[in-house]
Amino acid sequence: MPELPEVQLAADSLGVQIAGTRIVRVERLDWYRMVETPAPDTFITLLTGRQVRGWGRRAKWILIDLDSGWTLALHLRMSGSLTVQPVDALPDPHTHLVLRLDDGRQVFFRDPRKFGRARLLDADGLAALDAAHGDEPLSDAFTVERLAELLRGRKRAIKPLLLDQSVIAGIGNIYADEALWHARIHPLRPASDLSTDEVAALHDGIRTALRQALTNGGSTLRDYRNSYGARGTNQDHFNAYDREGQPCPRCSATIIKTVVAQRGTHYCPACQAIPSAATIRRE
DNA sequence: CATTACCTGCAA
DNA sequence: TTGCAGGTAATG
Repeated sequence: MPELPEVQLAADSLGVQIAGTRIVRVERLDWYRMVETPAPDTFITLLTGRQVRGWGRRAKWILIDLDSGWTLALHLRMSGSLTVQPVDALPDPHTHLVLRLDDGRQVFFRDPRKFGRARLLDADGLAALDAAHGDEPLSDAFTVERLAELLRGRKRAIKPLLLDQSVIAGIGNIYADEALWHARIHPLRPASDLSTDEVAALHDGIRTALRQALTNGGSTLRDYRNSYGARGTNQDHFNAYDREGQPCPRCSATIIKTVVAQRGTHYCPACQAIPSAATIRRE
């Protein structure tokens, strides 16, 4: 499911609903691999009785600030979802973590594929998580110049670079394809080959793709829901992603699908063509 | 850099 | 039955 827009929307819709409540019980933890740190029994002990002070997002992690000074960090990976449920709701077999709140409501962490993860972090753990990730693409600090700096000297193909969370945080397979479509850049172009204009276009493409998704409530391919259980509609506005065989909205050429960096990759072979050697030399 | 693993469900 | 899926970590 979740890339930056979906994680942001999931965090906000969850945070708004549970801020100020107290977690009175940790229920239904039936998939221990979900808890990465600390050990599951300690995780439950440290979480029980804690009040929710606030929330945030870093990269694709949802962060829940607790009154103990610790942070509950949740990662939805491919198929995870977080929803706030009424007192009497019953978790289905794919729900592997339930937080019972002091007003009786429940937070369900549902994840059919069991890739989702939970961590309980102290200040040092949170700092380490932060340090492991790169720039936030919607932050003020992420300027065109900053992106140029990040690309400089990297011969890696641009798409896998966009997917590297330690370089830029929060972009996944959907928005990498969409950002490159906006910028008219072929996914296999070496990052350091991009011209100044192309870097500026990519910067704009990244932000445009992410902001459009936020506006549309995120993209729901299958599992994504915000914490009210609502689907996003941005999947109805894709330009390249998941549009193999359909016309490019810009030039009407047929969108093709290939594999780049082991990921399905969609792009327009006409307006995202690799420039000829002569063109490159001119830049 | 490529491959495999982690999991399940669903479409081809 | 096979292959593929929004992610990431661990291997050659």
